[in-house]
Amino acid sequence: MTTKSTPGSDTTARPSGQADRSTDDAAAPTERVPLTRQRVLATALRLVDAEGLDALTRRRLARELGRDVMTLYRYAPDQAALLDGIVELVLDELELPDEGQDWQTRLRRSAHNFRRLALAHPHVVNLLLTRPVATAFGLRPPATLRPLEHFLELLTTAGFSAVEAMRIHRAFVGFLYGHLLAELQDTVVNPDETEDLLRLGLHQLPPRQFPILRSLAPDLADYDGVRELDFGLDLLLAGITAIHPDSTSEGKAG
Amino acid sequence: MTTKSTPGSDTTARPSGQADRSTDDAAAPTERVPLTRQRVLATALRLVDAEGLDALTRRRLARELGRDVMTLYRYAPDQAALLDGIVELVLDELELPDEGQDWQTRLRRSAHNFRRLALAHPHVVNLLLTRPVATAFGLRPPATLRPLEHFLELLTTAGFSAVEAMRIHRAFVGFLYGHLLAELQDTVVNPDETEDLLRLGLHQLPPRQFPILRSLAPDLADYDGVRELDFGLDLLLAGITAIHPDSTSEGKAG
DNA sequence: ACAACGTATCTACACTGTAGACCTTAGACG
DNA sequence: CGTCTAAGGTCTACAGTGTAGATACGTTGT
Repeated sequence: MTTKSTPGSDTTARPSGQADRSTDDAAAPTERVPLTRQRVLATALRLVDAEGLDALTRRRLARELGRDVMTLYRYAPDQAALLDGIVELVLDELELPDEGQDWQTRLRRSAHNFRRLALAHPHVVNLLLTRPVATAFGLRPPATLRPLEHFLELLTTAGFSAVEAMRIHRAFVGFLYGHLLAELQDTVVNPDETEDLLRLGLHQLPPRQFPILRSLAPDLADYDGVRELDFGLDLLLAGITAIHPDSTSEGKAG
Repeated sequence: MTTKSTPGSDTTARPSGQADRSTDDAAAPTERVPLTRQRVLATALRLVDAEGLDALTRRRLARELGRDVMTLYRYAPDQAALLDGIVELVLDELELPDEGQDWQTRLRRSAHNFRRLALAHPHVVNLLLTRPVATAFGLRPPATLRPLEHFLELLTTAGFSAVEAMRIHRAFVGFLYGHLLAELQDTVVNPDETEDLLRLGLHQLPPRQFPILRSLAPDLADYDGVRELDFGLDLLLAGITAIHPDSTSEGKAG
């Protein structure tokens, strides 16, 4: 082996008789849809949802689509584009809360919508949080930015300035991300164990150094995502309401 | 260093590691430091800090240490362990605010400390946020949990219940993470441009769909991380203070 | 001296993303 | 009808990845 391939040397006519699939079956066009970008990304998303991020390799994705590996490069010029496409696709699913309610409940619903979406695609969450960091606003696909603009509009309509709205958005989304990271965390170590401390593996922590964390075992055991999210939202909304233009009667401490 | 295919030709001639200018201690080849786990991780961290996460490959890391690739497996049995080790190392640098002040300013300092640490290792932030998700509390290295326990102690000492403290921690850390993701984001697209809209690339967004975001160009341009962080902390602390045991009948703004 | 043992290295392998050349097909145009 | 063009699809090849298994090395205990 190890023949160094001199460029452009051997030109062997290759019959390519590999017929693993009946190509002459032109009467059945069901499998021969022209493979659009949407379809590639949708399949990638399905794959990630089903088997995790590591399962998303180009060869695997190509097999899933019944096409050659290199075909995919037409629809996602490199790996980053593929990941960004998945993010785009998922964010497109996000339903924005409709109008007709006060801004606090709209923010609440917004958060819960996002949470539900994230839980529906847990393996994509890491992408959702980290991919946009590498891309400036102006270069992101508009579908990715629609939730942001919606948020800004919601708050400015409520009376906040655009700058305030942007800052609130950062705090809001930040909290949301953090909540999801916490919620998606694997906490259970020994599922069969009945004692909370043992089930969560907290017994391995030195009692002297982690008394409080260990004492929280029962509370960590009956974690309720919705309740936790609402608690955090209470905090944030209280803070936001405090600087709301309509609450000027109370005065703002410097 | 040209890659060759013929196996076993010019090996065995390497009595001491090639003095390839190891960064830490570039001196006599007799220096046979036994290559502890600390040193491996420290080198990995330095590598990531200098060239980003993608530069961290085992071969590269081995070269950096002047050792064989397989040696590293003794100190980090697989890639995940290597990444977790880096997280551990970075979190070990985090200085926890000392006592002697009210809990609000301690929380504030805590956040700023973390921010400073993250900015010192921007390429590790993604790891910092996402790695722990895969590991249950009980299985994490204690160094990773010390900040958490410290936080819990801080808040319980301030009068909160342990459960409240845990929830506040989630909201707090969540916001902090989100803030960092926002701050580390690449915003500038055309550094030479003088007009904010163009420099941030926001001109590429359809004006009809993104009026507010586009109008924020000047504000996004003079982003100040400390100021932004403090704004978010204001929000959160206002909310937290509102549920503080001592503020039972007093009300929050005053 | 010998054996034992932790450490370090070599070789090999399966798998990854991707470049570049090649083939196939559909339509445009004479 | 035949030919041209271009986009879509495929093949082969290659450099680079993490890692298993066997092998060499260096120190130490007896």
